[in-house]
Amino acid sequence: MPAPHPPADADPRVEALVHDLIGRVADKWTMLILEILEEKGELRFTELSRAIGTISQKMLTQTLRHMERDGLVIRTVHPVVPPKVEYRLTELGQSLGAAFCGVWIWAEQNLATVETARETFDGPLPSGG
Amino acid sequence: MPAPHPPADADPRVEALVHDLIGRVADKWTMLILEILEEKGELRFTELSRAIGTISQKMLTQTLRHMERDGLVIRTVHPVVPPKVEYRLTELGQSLGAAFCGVWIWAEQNLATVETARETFDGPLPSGG
DNA sequence: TCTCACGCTCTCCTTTTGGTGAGTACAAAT
DNA sequence: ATTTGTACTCACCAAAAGGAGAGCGTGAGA
Repeated sequence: MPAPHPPADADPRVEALVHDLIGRVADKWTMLILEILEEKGELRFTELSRAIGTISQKMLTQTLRHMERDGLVIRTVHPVVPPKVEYRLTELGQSLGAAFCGVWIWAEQNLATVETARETFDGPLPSGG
Repeated sequence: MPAPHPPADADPRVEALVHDLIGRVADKWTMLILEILEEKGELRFTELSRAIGTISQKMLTQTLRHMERDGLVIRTVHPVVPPKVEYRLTELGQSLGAAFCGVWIWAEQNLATVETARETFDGPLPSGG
């Protein structure tokens, strides 16, 4: 069983790798895709694109490739014309989604707190000369 | 108690704000600083810099300001010469650290899996040609 | 007097990120 | 023959991220 926060008792090498991995998966588009595929199950390229709404083809392709490389999604190519490609999460992808769940919940619960903090921080600027 | 994955039952507006907030806090340096302050308690600027090891002054200052604005850290300035400034987590910062804990654990536990997946993905490239 | 330490801030530079728009291959529909 | 739809790929460009190094203010110590 792991400690409350793992990096405290890990090797520095492992820590570095973990940081690297975190840096890769804690990406805006990755998290979005993770969430959507978790919800919808299996989607085609354009369906995914529409579900996200604002992503460019380039970023979608790129992020999906990275996720595939990291073993988070499975890409199924149906050899038909016009092309049909479907994406779904692997178990690893699902487990990452579950791990991020706590962060989603935190964000939802503390949205107002953060906004208040920002107003407090930004507000008292014009303390006129 | 919230649902397994919150965004499914949230307003689209809230969802957008959550995405925005996630995009801000799911930052490499933010996560690092969060973790270190959680471990060490209260640190000075240069102590923090040394603890992270690779961060530039610019990024450290910038990230700390963002975190302060978002109510994640408290910045205490001691009016002495040379200057002394200490940083520590707020309760909100600690709760975010706790939320990210699941992601750290995931990264630690699945490091090898991801590396294997990458090798499998990268390996079979030179298939003739 | 000169240097050092600290916590910045500023400028300059390179790298990375991300968007736009075009092109591709091919079969079915028009 | 032309258009349509799909899932890309590529070239080009703008913006942002991020690093290196200089400067600042000032009191203690050499």
